[in-house]
Amino acid sequence: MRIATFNVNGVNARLPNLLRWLEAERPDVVCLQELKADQCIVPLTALEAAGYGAVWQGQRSWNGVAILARGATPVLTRRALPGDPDDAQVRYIEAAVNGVIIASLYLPNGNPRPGPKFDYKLAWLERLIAHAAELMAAGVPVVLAGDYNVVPTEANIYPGHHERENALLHPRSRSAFVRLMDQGWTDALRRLQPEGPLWTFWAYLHQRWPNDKGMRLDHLLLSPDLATRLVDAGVSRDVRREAGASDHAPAWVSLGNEARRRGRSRASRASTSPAVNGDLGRRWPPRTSL
DNA sequence: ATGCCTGGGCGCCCCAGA
Repeated sequence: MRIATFNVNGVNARLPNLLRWLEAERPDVVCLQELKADQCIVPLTALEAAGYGAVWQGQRSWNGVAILARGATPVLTRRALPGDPDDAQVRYIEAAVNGVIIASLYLPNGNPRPGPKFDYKLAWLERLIAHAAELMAAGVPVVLAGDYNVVPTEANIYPGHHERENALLHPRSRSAFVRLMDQGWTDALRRLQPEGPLWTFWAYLHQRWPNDKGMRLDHLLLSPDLATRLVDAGVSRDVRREAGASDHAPAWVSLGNEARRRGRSRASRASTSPAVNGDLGRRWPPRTSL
């Protein structure tokens, strides 16, 4: 089961790129963020023609999240993050696919800081921590996937940056992320590639992509039972290279079958020791050089 | 303090993004 997360930065503007990627990589589950489209203008027909069922929560101009499933329709479990009924921003949706709870989340950016936007980010993080604790306590298989707008450590941003005042790097954003992780979630990409660049975002400005000056903002957090099934993970950098690309690239995980009691799964046998120093883009999807 | 780029809308300029 391959699960991907992709901040598309406008689902209608990005539709050709999105469809090309879906056709090329055929992920089983896709979490989308920044639809930037009202509920009624999300291109459901095109997504269905590509073989995907969807649940989504649109919003005019900004935000908006979706979950797609290949050959199935996700079963909606939540269309908002609990904890603030007055929150008008659409940044969370949750659904069950194949017995796994999938969350597609778009954490607030938080800039400029200090100010109300940073306060909103920290409050949203607290609500996420509270809801994640409930999911963890329920003992069900969960993937918390999306654009966290948090660079967890200095190893997750290009060297020599001048972003110290950025809300994405702020100690309070990072400490909240650590408290979330301390519940027992596994950061899938860093589990398989503990060191080295693993960017998922390159700003449109300042030639960031040609210079490979990126940061890691998009994360897939796995509940403990799913972490034991983790076979592979990576970033589809090719998608960022295309004409008309989003400023984010998809990140993805591959989970083996749950039948560990019958021995190693087929997916596990097919993979050669991915635990450390793996070239994460190599096996799936095919990766070419920058 | 601002533009650099990109998408969307109260659209031909502005806001937000990260």
